[in-house]
Parts: sequence; structure tokens; C-alpha cells
Amino acid sequence: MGSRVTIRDVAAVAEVSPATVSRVLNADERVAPELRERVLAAVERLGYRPNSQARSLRTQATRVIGLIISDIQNPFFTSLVRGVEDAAQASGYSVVLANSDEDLGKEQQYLRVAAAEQMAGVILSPASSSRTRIGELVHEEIPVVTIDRRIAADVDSVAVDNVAGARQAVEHLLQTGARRVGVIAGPEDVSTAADRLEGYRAALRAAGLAVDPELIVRGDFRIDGGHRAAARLLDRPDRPDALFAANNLMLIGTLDAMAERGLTAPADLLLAGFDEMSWAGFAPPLTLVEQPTYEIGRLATQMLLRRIAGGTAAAEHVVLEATLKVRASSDLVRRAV
Amino acid sequence: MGSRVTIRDVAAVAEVSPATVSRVLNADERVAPELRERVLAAVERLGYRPNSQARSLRTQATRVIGLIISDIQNPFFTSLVRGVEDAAQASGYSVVLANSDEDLGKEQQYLRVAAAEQMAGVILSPASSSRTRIGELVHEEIPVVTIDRRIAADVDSVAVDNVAGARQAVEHLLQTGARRVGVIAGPEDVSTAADRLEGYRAALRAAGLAVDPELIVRGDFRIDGGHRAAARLLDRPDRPDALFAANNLMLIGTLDAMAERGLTAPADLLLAGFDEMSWAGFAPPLTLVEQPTYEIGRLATQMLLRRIAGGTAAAEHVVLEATLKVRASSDLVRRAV
DNA sequence: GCTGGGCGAGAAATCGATTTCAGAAATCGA
DNA sequence: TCGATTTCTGAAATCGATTTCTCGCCCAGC
Repeated sequence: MGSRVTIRDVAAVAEVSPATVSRVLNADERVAPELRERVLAAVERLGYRPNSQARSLRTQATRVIGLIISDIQNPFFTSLVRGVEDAAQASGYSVVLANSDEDLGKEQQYLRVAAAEQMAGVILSPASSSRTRIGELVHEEIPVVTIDRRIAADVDSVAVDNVAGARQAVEHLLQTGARRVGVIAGPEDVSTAADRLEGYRAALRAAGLAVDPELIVRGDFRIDGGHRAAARLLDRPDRPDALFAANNLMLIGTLDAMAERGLTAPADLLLAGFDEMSWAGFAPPLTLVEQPTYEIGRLATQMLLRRIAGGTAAAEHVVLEATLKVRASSDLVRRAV
Repeated sequence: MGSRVTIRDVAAVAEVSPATVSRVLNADERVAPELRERVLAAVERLGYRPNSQARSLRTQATRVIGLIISDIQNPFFTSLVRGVEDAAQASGYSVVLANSDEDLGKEQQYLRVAAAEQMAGVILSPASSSRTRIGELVHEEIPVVTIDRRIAADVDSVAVDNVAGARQAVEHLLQTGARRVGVIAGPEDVSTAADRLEGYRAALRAAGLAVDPELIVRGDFRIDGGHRAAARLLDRPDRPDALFAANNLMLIGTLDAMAERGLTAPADLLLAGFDEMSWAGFAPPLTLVEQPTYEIGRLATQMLLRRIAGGTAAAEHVVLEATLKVRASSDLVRRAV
């Protein structure tokens, strides 16, 4: 019947009271060295492991942080998860992972679970910037840090400078010779999508080019949506001479659509995307705006832990840099690279 | 200060005892309809949510199942996770997800967490068939179901018939005209890898061909390993005329290695792999042995829930079918498909 | 009319830890 | 030497639920 060994058993073996055992285990200094020894020996001998339910019932605090991701399948999140786990573990916290799958309903449910389980804190990549509701967590006073995307509520966030990243990519396309750059943008209510679109516009304006609304098509940050959006752009009589996909999965959809039409980059058009695609295997190598994903996870966790420890300052918004990696898909000269 | 509303508050408002509130909430029949009404109204009005720590401390049972995956980044697991979540949720359980990253140390740590948190059960895709240790869970009498891979211990498992799947793929390659089929096999201590290699051998034997050990190279089920293994095969003076990669990530590595050498399938050699690759975007479309991933997750969860409910029969091993999907990468005739 | 059985509801025990409180022993200062 | 602190330890309260125990009441049966 499992976790049979309780603190009383340890106390009995060590011939002390349960209170003393608890003190020893919680690094309370004022315990005689001799008793401490006896307790530790008993713990060792019995293989005692404190019952975490009982502990957190009493202390009203768990050492678990929730990590709610909008799309686990997206490799962007994988190394981010590692950053979170490493930082959390270093402070003795464990991480539970959930996949909202860009679904507001699922997201809501996980947020409820986090509140019900009284998790110490939550790191969230919100499915929507305007419709995600963290009310339950706020009510339970559970701190929240958003990653990758911001939300309306006043909480900490960690993200990259999406405007600058997208702008760099589009400016690069223009410098390489593109004149009509199509963009496969993300969903309207995701801040990341809005920012990247803004970067696209900024690049055009800086180059003195008009923003043609016909060249802006929205996808859903997933493969299918990217495929449909790219198809619409590619089937225009005046086909764009470059495409910028606002995230990695939509870039895959774009590659699909191009393959169907027998088009290749950079020969037929230039191509750039956002977010890592370490699955590799793509020909040609793709020009991408890359994010420091591990770092995002690590920083977000540290901010969260500070909040948990009791920081009550105003919400902090950390903005990291995204860097453009030019590769063959957008580079006529270095095509062979 | 969060979850302030306790069962006593509800009891006070409804003017009954806490015991009665508990009975109403746990569907105990013998409560007068009138009191039941009052209790439900009070619960509603106060927004009462039972404290799950307190509950599971008393009942000695959580409604959480752990899902420990060997590589989250592998899309194979994504729809499997969905299958688990759907089935768990239908029975009122929540799922916590962990990524062992094919690392025995991490795996061990998560297993320990599962034991410490007294999870109701664990679904595990073990990092190793021989070195994974589930002793702690067994000790706590926490049921375990392994997926995708088997382990030495006597626990339930759900997997596909990897031998038959691999055999089908290799037989297909032979029928399409291949004579020297190279295989990029998986790690020695993973049952899945051993089975698929066995299927490869069986196909050759059935065709009356000798098994050339030079054509068998081991990878690590990851992109890099697949890349190195494929490179070794491709650089041989007597290059194989077909390759079978034992999982999806190694197939990507194989594609990389081929691209570096200017080789394409099916023109230069035939190509087949194992596991879905729904990221698509690959040219040519790939011949793959596909698994019913969602179903694996769903079935594993149902088995686990039966164990949790108290089934004590002998370990059950469910074997599903994997089906070969022939696509252009191995099909000279239907190359245009 | 009295007893016994059944049922519904509250009081209290319980789960396993932490923490407060109080008392005994040790230390210190005068 | 004695009283006043301080230090250490154990007894008991506590966290918030569930569950056992107990009691009062009602009704049926003899």
C-alpha cells in the first residue's frame, strides 16, 4: 500500500517527536546535533519521503509550476521547455506541462486545473492576446508569466522583439532584389502575429514602398493555414517575387504550396520565415529569424520564481533580440551554401 | 490569499454540517432533497472548489496520471498525447506531461516525482528497454503502462507490430526492384528498434536474400544519428539501392545526407521510413509505415484506468497494426504522385 | 404500547505533514 | 546563589477535506 512510512514512524525509530523530525528536514537550526544524526539515520533507514499533499495542505504552497504551451508540436517550444525545466529544477520546483493546442477551451481548462491544484505559478503562451482569461489564477493570487505572446492583463512577459525581427527579414528580402513581398501573417488576435506584420509594414515603408493589402494574407500559425494562404498569393496573376512566412509551421505549408506548383526558392521567388526549424531536411536551407528559445524559458522561469518569492513590483516585460540567419532560400548569390 | 472558501463556509451558509456538504458533492444518495438544494445553492453562491490536496490526503488517491514521453519533439507523440488526454479527461483525470528526452537520468527523476506525488498511474515510453527502472512506482503500487516500447518488468504495454510493419516496408522495397537494402536501425536497448531490425531481416530471408551486416548501421533515433548512419551507407563504394530508416527523425537525417550528396529518391535510390511525418513539406512524398498514434494513447489510458480501478490480472500486451503507406519516395511508377 | 430496525444528519476522528505554544533544562548576569 | 533569559524539545493545534461513529427520530411489527 505504498507510501507507508510517515513522519511518526521516523520519529518513533529515532526516539524523538514528529516535530523534531520536521525541523531537521526543514533545515531548522536549533536541533541538537545528536538528535539530528538519529533522525537522519532513521530517515535513511526507512526510506522516508514526505507526503507532498500533506505538506502543501499545511503550508498552503506547492512547489510545482505549470507550463501551458500553445502548440507542443511546434519545435519552437521544445528547447523553451528545457529552459524552464532546468531553471525550475535548480530551485527545487517541478514542472507540469500542458498543451492547449491553440484552443481557448483547453487553455481555460488547464488554467482551471492550475488554480485548483494551487500551483506555485504558471508560465503561459496564450492562445489569444485578447480572449485568454487568467481571472482564476489572479483570484488565487497565482503569479503568471507569459512567453512568446503578450496578453491584455498586466502580467510579466518574456518575448523577442518581433517587430524588429520581421523587419530585418523583409528588409533583407528587399535588399536581395525583391519588389513585391507577400506575407503570410498569423491570426489577428495573437500579439506575435500583429508585431511581425507591423515589422513587415515598417520594412516596406522604410524602403519607400507602398503596402499592398492584397499581398497580406492571414494564416493560423499552422501548416494547413500557411498552405492555403501561400496558395492564394502564388496563384495571383502578379505573383509576388518573395514571401515572408510569419512562423515556422506556415513556412512548411508555404513550401508545400510551392512544391505543388513546381516553384523553388530562391530561383522562382525568395523565401524567409520566422522561428527555428531544426528538423532540417529542407532544401534549400531556409532563411529564418531565430529566437533564443532556451533563454526565453529560463528567464521566464526566473521571473516567475521571483514573483513566487514575493516580488510585488509592477509587471516587467523582457524583450530579447531575434536574429536573422540568411541562408540559401533568399540568397541568389550564396545559392550554393 | 486564494482558495479561501472551504467546506465549512459552505456548510455555514447552507446551515448544515461539513459532512453533509461532502456527501452532496460526492453523490452520496442519502441526503434529503431540501438540504441538497441548500448545499448546491451555497456552493454556487460562494464559488466553492474543493481543495484537491486535502481531498487526496484523506482519500489517499489523486486523479492525476503521469505521461512520460521519450521525445516530445517527435511528432509521433503529439497525437498520442491527445489520445491520452481525451481518454483521461473523459474519466475525470488530468494528465501531466514530462519529456525524458531519451535520457535515463531525467526519466528516473520524473518517475520519482510521480511516486512522490502519488499519481494514480503512469504511462511511460521508456528510454531503455533494459535499463529503465520503475521500482519506485512498483513499491508505491502505482500502475504503469508502457507505450511504443516494452521493458523487462512485467507491466501492461501498448505498441504496434513493429516486426510486421518493418517487414512490409522492406518487402515493398524489394518488390519495387531493390536488391541491396540498407537499414538505419535504432539503439540496441530499445525494443522498438530491435523489432524493426528483425522485420528487416525477416523480409530479406523471405526473399531468399542474405543479410549483409555491412548494410546495417545503428543510429540513435534522432536526426544527427540518422545523418551519420546514412552517410556511412551512402559513402560505400557499393552503395545500397534502397534505404529503410527505422524512425522518422533518422529519416530526416537520411534526407539531409542524401541532399548533401545530390541524391534523390526514388531516382537514385528507394526510400522508406517508419512513423508519421505530418510536418509534410518533403519532396518527394515519403513511403512510411504509419502507426495509429491516437489510438495507442487512448488504449493505454483505458488500460491504465482499469488497473487503477483495481484490476489485478496478469500484464496485458496490446499489439496494434502498423500500415504501410506507399508514396513516391519508393515508387518508380507512381513517381508523380 | 413497546421494541427494534432503518435512515438521515451532525460530531468527531482521520489523513500526514508543519507550526505554535508551553515547559524543562541550560546558560547567563548580578 | 538565585532569578531571568535563552535554548531545545514535545504536545497539541492546524490545514481542508472524507468517513466513521453515534444519536435522534420515525415507522413497522408483535
